[in-house]
Amino acid sequence: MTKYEKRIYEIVNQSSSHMTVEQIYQILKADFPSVVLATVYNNLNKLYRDRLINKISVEGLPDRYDRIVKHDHIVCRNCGKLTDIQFDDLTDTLKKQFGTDFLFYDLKVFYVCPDCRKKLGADKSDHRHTNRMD
Amino acid sequence: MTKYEKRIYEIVNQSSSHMTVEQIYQILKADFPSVVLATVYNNLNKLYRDRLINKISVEGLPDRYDRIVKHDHIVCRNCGKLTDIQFDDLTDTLKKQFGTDFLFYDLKVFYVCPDCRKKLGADKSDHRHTNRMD
DNA sequence: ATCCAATATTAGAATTATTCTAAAATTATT
DNA sequence: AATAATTTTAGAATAATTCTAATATTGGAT
Repeated sequence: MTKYEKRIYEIVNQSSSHMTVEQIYQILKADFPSVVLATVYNNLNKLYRDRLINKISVEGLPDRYDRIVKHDHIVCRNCGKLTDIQFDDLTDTLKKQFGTDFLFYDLKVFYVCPDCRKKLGADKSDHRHTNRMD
Repeated sequence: MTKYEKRIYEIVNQSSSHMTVEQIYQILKADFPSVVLATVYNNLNKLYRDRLINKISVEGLPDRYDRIVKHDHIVCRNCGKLTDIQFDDLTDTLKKQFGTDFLFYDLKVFYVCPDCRKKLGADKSDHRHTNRMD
């Protein structure tokens, strides 16, 4: 592991996780001012390939990186804020249904976070960014 | 509804759905050779905003569009092929857990499709595109 | 320690997906 | 028909990401 890879791994594993490439780049620059964005991409891709970190993709938002811990995510449809949640493990059920070629699953729950609820007021009709109501 | 919007809506609702912007654009050009890519984006965004179609985002793959029907998706981690699946409805459980601000959820199941399984052979160690094993 | 090979980093170009802008065209309204 | 509103167009602009080729660094083997 190179110094960059090591530091990037640390950053992603910090509590204030769920960071974008750009955010990781900014933090890394504090330690290594000469580092280049491509290096961040290279190392994130490598860490991700080697399954040392996770990548979280939400439609309409830039990808974020996460430490490897079994949990799902809840995403505010208004502001995009992403929070870890603990929900029933569906692995066994899915394995039963989809057989041995099942790999893993990705569950994202969409809601309006408390902050946005306040801002939006009692009116629950604002779903500007909502994409799927079924 | 303009002719473009109407036709794009039709295309997305066809059986061979799950199409990318580019694929939709190509089909639309068969009917309207002079149409421009921006028009496809405009209309897809409009249809999506108005919730007449769904958008499917999978990490590493271009967005695809889908008709509005309640179902989840299973995605081959090797070739990206996307197929509709019917899985237990989690809405009630999620509502109970996350309250009235719950909007909807997104469940994607990742696996190796039969075609890729054949190609990859009995060796189940190839997970080139796998991103999350937890 | 020195040389070599392998790997990583850099800078910048290239690509891809998408949005934006302002003008032109189309459609709807009075 | 005149006006207003909306849509389309062309192309520029942006954002995210990958690629390329040169350079630098690192880790063995001698």
